[in-house]
Amino acid sequence: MERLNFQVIEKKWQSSFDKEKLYNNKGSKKFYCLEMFPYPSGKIHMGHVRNYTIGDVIARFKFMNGYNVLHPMGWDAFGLPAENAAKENNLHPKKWTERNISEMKRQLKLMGLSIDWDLEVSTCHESYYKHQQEIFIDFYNKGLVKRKENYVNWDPVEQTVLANEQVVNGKGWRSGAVVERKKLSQWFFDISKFSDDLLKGLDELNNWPEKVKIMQKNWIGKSIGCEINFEIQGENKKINVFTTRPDTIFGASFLAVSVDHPICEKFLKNDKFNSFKNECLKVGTTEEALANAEKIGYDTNLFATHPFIKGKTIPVYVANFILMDYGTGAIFGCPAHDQRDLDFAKKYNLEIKEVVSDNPTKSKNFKNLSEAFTDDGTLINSDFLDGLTVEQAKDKIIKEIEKLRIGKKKITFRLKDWGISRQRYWGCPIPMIHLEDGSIVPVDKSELPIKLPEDIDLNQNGNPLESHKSWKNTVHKKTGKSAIRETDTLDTFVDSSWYFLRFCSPKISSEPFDIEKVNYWMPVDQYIGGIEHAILHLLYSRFFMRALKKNNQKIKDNEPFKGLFTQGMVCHETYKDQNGKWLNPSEVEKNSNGTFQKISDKTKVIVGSSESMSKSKKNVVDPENMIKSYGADSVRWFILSDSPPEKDIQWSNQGVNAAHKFLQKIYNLCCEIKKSSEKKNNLDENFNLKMNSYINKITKSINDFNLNVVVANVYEIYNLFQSHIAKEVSDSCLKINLIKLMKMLIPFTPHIAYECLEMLGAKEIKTWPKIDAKLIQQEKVKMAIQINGRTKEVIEIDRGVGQVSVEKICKNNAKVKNKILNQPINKIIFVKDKIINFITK
RNA sequence: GGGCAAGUGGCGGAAUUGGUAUACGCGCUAGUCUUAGGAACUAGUGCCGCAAGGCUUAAGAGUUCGAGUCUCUUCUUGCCCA
Repeated sequence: MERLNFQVIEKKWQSSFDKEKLYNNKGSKKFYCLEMFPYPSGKIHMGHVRNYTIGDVIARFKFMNGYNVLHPMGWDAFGLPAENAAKENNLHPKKWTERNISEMKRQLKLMGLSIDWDLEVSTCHESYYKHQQEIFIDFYNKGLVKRKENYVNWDPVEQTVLANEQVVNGKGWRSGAVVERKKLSQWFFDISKFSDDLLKGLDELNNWPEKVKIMQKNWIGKSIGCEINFEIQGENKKINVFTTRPDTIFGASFLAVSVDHPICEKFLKNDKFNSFKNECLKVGTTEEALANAEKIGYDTNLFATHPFIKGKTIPVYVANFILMDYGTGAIFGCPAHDQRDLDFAKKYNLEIKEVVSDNPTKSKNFKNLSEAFTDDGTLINSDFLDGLTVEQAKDKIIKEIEKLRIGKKKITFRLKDWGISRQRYWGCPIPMIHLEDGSIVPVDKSELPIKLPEDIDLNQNGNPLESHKSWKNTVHKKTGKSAIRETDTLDTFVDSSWYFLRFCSPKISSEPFDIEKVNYWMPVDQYIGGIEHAILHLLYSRFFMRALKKNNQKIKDNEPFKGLFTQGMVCHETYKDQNGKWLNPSEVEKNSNGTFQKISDKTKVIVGSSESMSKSKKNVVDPENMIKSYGADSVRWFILSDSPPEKDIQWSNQGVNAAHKFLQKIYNLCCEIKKSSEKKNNLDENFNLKMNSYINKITKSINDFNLNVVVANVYEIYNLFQSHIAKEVSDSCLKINLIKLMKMLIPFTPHIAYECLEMLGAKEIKTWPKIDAKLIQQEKVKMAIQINGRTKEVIEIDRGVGQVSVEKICKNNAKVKNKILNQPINKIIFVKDKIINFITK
């Protein structure tokens, strides 16, 4: 037995992968294979390994099938962790990021990926963000950029804006201070302009997981409703209310408006109102926070006239659960049929009138019920709407409202404008300047890139750009007047919204991308990444394509990603010691009795559930260590083998060890068959037939992303070789088929595959093994013989044998003949190549 | 609370989409071997039964010659939205 020296062969073949170009297949069909580029956090993790292994399988497979393949890689290099690391380690974000990139690039190369590193881009390089600033200015000129006031999470101790994920239980993650809402003037992309188009576009995306499309659909949240103007008594004012349930208008018992609603201006001098407003600001900005917060209101003592019930007036409240940026910032409350309204009405002792019922003969007393009735039903107590369904009533009341000219049908979207301002240093500077007269204008394109200054002090609170005087103070090129730079930087989601376009022509400096190249390579044929990006990143990228197209008519695609695949997470068991401290798997060993103990002091270890690998729970294994111990091919093989790629996978050392052992066996098989001597035989045909069938199965499985099934099939092929090796199959037959097997392994375990192909003297290794359709027809099929639907025997027959012949075979079959011949057969069900079923009943 | 998935041996999971349930791997059991290795090889491994045979895809019902797959009810778990 020859020992496989994976360290040697991996090194040997990796240097050739470095030079490998998959896009040298000019003239054939293109295939753009893209995996979500990583954030350079320091080291690669198993999630990357899984993502990039799956992508590499697809890229190599498509290349072998004759496609011209684009398979690039880059770095999502701006972002908050660099600033945090800078504070902790006193290392500049740029240095920290660059160091991480070179480390992670080295690690990725150890995996043997077929990446074309000539195309590498990094979003923190001037050569990248220069073009992003250009795009920003283009969008601005097209009216796709807005500036408006918006609430942010404000940490009063650090005097800084926090991202949503930095708010933990309503407190700043670092300072622990209670986070406040603060209004800031911010930049927005007008993504909501495209709401309907983004929604409609989903229908074309046939190669996207249904799950992701549904999530996007919900996120965009199209709802058909209606605006209604309510007259305010004693004031010459109206409140315009938005509702998705106009059918419940006869149950309206109050109006609720946002604290920012114009009607509130008159209360701004009122202490009681202001303290109420401050109460509202204490609640976070997320929908969840708003939903969980106690519903509170401020009674304005104003009254609105009910538009359909003569003489009825309803009170107007300011309520904390109404937001100015959804709908019109005002609603009418119908407590019986909306949970929030019911909670609110009970608290302030407001009327609760039932207007929709699932049982109109029996009225409900909602004062005693904790849940509002929000299902479909029949309208009651609603004048001309009585007896209608909710859907019918909506139609009718909207028509009525429009007829009376007191409102109109309105379609609204949940999707809000995309806030892109970040009060951060390590991001792409927004290329705008503030003039002394208060106007804000873009910088001249000739001044791009607006570079990030490097001499900054990160140890003070707030945004360092804010306090960098020489950077901040500038002049307006056109007028020569002094101006102040915008100190906000762009959300990093902007960086990742067009990187796939840059990859098509990463070196071009005159423009963000070469339109010819973009129109050749785009859309991305297969995009692969984590489900966590199902909404924002993918939606923003879809928006960008549309916005860019608006700016450049030559762009042909609307959708950036034709195919999407979302892989599952990598999980590992969790371990805690006696004191409840998390332990890394490397600190733990298995006892002879099956329990776990700490290696250092042999104390008992508590084994917890398997969860996705995370630093906080310490249940991570380091890919580089694994590659060092078992080899890149073994790690790749294992991560593809155990679970379907879209599901979570449980990392196990036993599993990767098994993968390693198998590859060793494959290697041995190649050594053995290379050496063996020639002998002639007649079982070759059968062997070829079986192998052909496997090639067919494996090809199909890869196209369907059933990569774990491919692994199982390869094990079966190995077993097939083992069972034939000593038998009467010729060596040349074995060798020809072994070469086919090793070619199929190239996408999965490239190093060992190439090594074995070289050893076997294979000449042509660039193309995927061909499937012989004729051989598939020649395969024998297994047919089940059933009696009353229960399988009694399985026979092997030629494909396409007719019913009469099969019946004859059954009547001669030792196992079933008595059962068939000794009782009356009422019916025979025959399905060609599958089953024959004798019914005796 | 709403929406969407999913539930198959001790474990990860197959099943050509209504036609042999448990492929393949891990683990386990017994044995062989000795370059004692992260071995390798052979046999076995859903449950009951000596066997013939019977039972089995979360639970229950239904459609069907035939259901893991389709329909309904219930339970459980996961994800997203609230």
